[in-house]
Parts: sequence; structure tokens; C-alpha cells
Amino acid sequence: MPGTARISRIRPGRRTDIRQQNERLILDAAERVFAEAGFGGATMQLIADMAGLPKANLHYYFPTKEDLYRRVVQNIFEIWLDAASSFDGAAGPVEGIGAYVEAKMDISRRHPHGSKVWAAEVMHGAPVIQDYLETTLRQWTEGRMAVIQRWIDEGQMAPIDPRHLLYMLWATTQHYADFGHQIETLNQGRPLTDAQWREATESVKQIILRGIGAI
Amino acid sequence: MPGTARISRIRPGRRTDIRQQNERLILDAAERVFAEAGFGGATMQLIADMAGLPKANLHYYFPTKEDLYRRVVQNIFEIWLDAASSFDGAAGPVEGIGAYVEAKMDISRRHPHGSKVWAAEVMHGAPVIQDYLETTLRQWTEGRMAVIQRWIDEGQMAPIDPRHLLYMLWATTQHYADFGHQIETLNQGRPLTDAQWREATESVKQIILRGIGAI
DNA sequence: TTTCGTATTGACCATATGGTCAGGATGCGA
DNA sequence: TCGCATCCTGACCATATGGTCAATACGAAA
Repeated sequence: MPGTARISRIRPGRRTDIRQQNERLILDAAERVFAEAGFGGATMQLIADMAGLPKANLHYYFPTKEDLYRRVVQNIFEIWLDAASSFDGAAGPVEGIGAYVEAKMDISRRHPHGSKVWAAEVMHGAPVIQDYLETTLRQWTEGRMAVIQRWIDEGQMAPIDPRHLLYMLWATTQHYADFGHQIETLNQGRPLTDAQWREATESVKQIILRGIGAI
Repeated sequence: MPGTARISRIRPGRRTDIRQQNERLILDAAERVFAEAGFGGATMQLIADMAGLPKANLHYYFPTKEDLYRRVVQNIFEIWLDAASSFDGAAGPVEGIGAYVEAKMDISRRHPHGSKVWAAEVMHGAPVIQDYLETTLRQWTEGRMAVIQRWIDEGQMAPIDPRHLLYMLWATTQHYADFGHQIETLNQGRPLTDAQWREATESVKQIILRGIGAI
């Protein structure tokens, strides 16, 4: 993405590209602002400034603040769902859950703003993505629960309640994004280094895999 | 607390009590509204309505919205710190961490709004409680890390990084409050029953205690 | 060069909201 | 009964903000 962004920045590209490029610019700025200020605290003016565009221009691409917000949340949800693939096609919990933890930790690191927006949305009662929770997320959850149950039946792990295992996976991995500021404060005010991210991922993986009796 | 509240409600009490009672009323309403709408989305009018008082009355007790918010966050932080006692005086991880998980799960159940306000505050970069993070929380964390390290040295648990174990404890327990709406949605839209809360607590305890090699 | 759909933007508006204030009610102690 | 500190509150204000709009620029196709 940085590559294509640079290319399109050098050569403005054809007329058709402008829309796509500006929407990207606005969405990135919006994600950050919504994460840092919340929906209510975010202002279109601030998002506009951060995107380097006049405010009226935002309304040209996104009619209302809520439309913009909705798009941001949807983006995140899709990224989030992609990590699902790590879960699939795994022979057992060590491989499947291990890969899932790694994928989710990676998302926490690369999309901390998105994770926060998602968390805030859910905390506020999911006013704009309730339907996703009830359809896509519910299906996804039931599917993985079945996989976990199969692993249990095959004796590959202890008889843990699959539901609470999933919650624990979500909680621990997303914590590193959502509470990143707290973690940073407790780390001498410095962001985690590459090595520290690796340690964190390993710790989470270790405790959980051992905790479910897969090791 | 419910006891004293009822007493003061039946008999309005002496003049001096009025302040305390109204502040309580306002703080409870504020906690809920801040949790559900965020700081920016919350309005003094809505808090006033929920507390059953005229808006101007809020400003009599709490000069500004930020003052009110600050008090709400402080309240939560104190409740949160009280759970620390569960950790202390424990002979080993099974007892200490077990009690801590139970205490924190109980807080998640009894103070879901407070937990959300805290989470949002941290996600926004802790604008009003940064000093707490750097002083009280940092000290608390270092103290518990030392305790955990001692348990490790005594061979009572596997050599897990104490820091990441603490993060996992916070993440998993608070998840049941902060993402309560999501959990409820995945539970047929119904809040967890007593039995389900017990299951959740047991699952968390089981996985973590086993995960750190304490069982 | 002309045309036309797309993109841009400064100026403007209606509304919501945090906060103020002056006047009044209340009730306790003297 | 009186005085005083505390508490209450409707009306009001300044400001910030989401959103609109008309005028304009732009660039590709004809």
C-alpha cells in the first residue's frame, strides 16, 4: 500500500483514481481521529485537517459523519475477519490457535486505531454494526467453536469451553492495541520494540496453548 | 452501600447529607452515560435527566463536564485497585491469581459501566489519568511482578514473563465488561446468567493457572 | 475548442451544548 | 421569629459543529 500510495502521489493518476485516493486519505485520517477522540469527540474539521483537505470536501465523498464512521468500522471488521483464515485448515490447536494469535497480534500492532474504533463501537452497544454481530460474527464464532470442539473430541486439547477460549483469544490480543497507551506507559513510556512484540506474542501463545492442554 | 442509600432516601437526612446524596446520584448517572456515549457523546443534559435533576444543578456540584468525568474515572480506579488485595497475602499463584481473577470478574459484572469508562479513557491516551498510570499503576504493577517472580523462583509456576501475565489477567477479566454487549449478542442476546458467569470465571482461571504451570 | 461530468471550496446557516447567573427556596441554629 | 449558609433552577449566552450551497476549476472526450 505505501508503494501504490507513493506512485499515485507522484502522478495524480486518471480522473477515476482521484475518488479512490481521496477516500483512502479521508478514511485513514478518520480512523485515527475516531480512535483518539471517539465518535462524539471527533470533528469533521479535525479529520479534514489531518487528511489535508477542506472540510466541505469530506462531505463530498462522505455525506455525513456517520457515513464516514460506518465505513471506518466496516474496514476494520473486514481486516479482523481476515485473521480467521489462520484458524482454518489447521490440523490441531497448536498450529491453528498459534497462527491465530500471531495474526491477531499482528493486527493489533498494525491497526491499533482500527482496533480501538471497533472496541469503542462495541462498548457503546454496537449502534452501527449490530447486524454484523448478529450475522457474520455469530456464524464465524459458531464455526470456530465447532472446530475447537472437534479438537477436544480428538483428544488434542483439554475440554475447555470453546466460547470462553475464543473470548480469551480476542481479549488478550486486542488488549495490546486497545490498551497500547497503558502498556507503553508501563514500558518507560516507550512503544514496544520488535523483540518485545515477539515476547508478548510468545507469552500469549505459551500460556494459552499450555492452558488448554495442547502442549 | 445500598443500605445507607435506602436510609438516606427514606429520610432526606440533614442538610449536610444532601450534597453527598446528590453527588452520588449524579456520579451514577454520569458513569452510565459516559460509558454508553463516550465523553464527547455524553451531554450534561442527558446525565441530568438520568439523575432526575435540572442541568444547572449538576454544575452546582460539578463545575464542568470534565470535573464530573474526572471524578467518575477516579471512582473506577479506586474500585479497580481494591481488587489488588486479593493478590496479596497469597501463598502461591493458585490462591493469589485465582482470587484476583474472581475479584476482577466480579468487578466486571458489578461495574461494567465503570470498566468501559476506564477503557475509553486509556484508549484515548489517558488525557485525565496519565499521572495515575505513571505513579500508582506503575508501582502496583511492579509490586505484583515481583510477587509473581518470587513464585517463579520458588518453583510454584513456570517462568512466564510476569508483565504479560498481568496484561492477560487484565485483558481477559475486563473483556467481560467492556465487550459485554458483544458477549450478550453471542449469547442469544441475553445477559449471562449466574451459572454462566461462574463458568466464565472458572474457564479463565483454569486456562491461566494451567497455562502458567501452577496446576 | 467546446462540452460536460466530476471534483473543489469558501462562505454561510441552524442547532446543540457547555456553562453562567440572578433570583428564590429551604431549613438549621440563635 | 430572624439571619445565614446551602441548595435549586429557569432563562439566557457564546461557541462549536455538522451540514449546505452556489460558484468555480478541471480534464477527458468529441
